[in-house]
Amino acid sequence: MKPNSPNPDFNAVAYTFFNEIAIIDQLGRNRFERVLPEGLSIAGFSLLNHFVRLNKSQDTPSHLAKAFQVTKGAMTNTIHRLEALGLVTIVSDPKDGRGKLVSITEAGRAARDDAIARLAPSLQQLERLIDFEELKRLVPTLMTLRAILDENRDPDPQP
Amino acid sequence: MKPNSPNPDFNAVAYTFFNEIAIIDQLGRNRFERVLPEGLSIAGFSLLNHFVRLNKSQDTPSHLAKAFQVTKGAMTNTIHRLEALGLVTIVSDPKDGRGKLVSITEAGRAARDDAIARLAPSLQQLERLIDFEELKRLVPTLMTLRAILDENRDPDPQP
DNA sequence: GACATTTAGTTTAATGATCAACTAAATTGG
DNA sequence: CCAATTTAGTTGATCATTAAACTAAATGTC
Repeated sequence: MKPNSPNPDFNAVAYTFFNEIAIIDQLGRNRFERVLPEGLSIAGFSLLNHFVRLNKSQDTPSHLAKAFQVTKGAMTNTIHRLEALGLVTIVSDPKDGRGKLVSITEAGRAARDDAIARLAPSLQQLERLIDFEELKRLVPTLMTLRAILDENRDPDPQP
Repeated sequence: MKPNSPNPDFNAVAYTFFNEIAIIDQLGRNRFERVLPEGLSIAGFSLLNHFVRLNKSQDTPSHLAKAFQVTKGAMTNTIHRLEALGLVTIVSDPKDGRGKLVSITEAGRAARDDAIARLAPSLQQLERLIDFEELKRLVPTLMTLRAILDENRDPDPQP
């Protein structure tokens, strides 16, 4: 009797599931990256998009790092690259000597809009190829799953 | 009138979909990575697992690169790391002066088995948390989607 | 109010990947 | 049969990321 032996069926399905997820992620990333304007990464675009979607004008690097579930180091890199491109500004927080405040610039908004425009043909192609209803049905399940995985990762990433 | 303007609903769903996929991929990877034995990456494990699952004793780097949809450079790196760990051997193909043949070693099989054993507790936790039937239902749809994305990426990656 | 702890951000080294340039060998077609 | 092309693999530059060490500022405690 094997106590706690994992169910081989579950394991096989989980393996296949994560495998498919990994491939879809890679293909999706790739599709997106190749239409993004020169110098703008997915991380950079996501940051710009975050400002626009949430209608925020300012945010701190540490809050952004948490929002994107990325280390502070990664966020430092992302925002400094965007700053070099003139797409965000970084100023010291007058209220907190340790802190910085990141803001999107007009050029940043334009770059974000441009990126979305460039993405359109790729999305239109997908729309033709994919059953929209099926895609829509997938989303809530994925969200549930994501939430479970999110709540149950063992230790925290670089706390 | 905007000709070819993408359906905003589709766009929103697609955006959410790829976002969830990206997060699940990251969480899954993370979960896996942290139990893998020191020095063994997911790429390395996948390679070892490939040999065992398909019951292959030899394979060429270029075939492996295609199988994992990774560039030749990435595969060179992966197999050289595994070789340094003694988990695979690399020999010249006697039939083709350009080619190499990669084989898994006994240590490689052991490392693969060890990795799977280390993964077990994490999988058991998931099994407790996730509705197996729901996960199972997801897989075929994801596979279909993956196939569509796969067939329709524009140019080939580094042909 | 001084000292310890926490928090914000940066920096550095390492990883795993891409892309592009390169070498060498095999194949193809006049 | 030889030149041109294709294929196999390596290398080097760059990127986005993590982890860990570090600095500086704020907060908490006694």
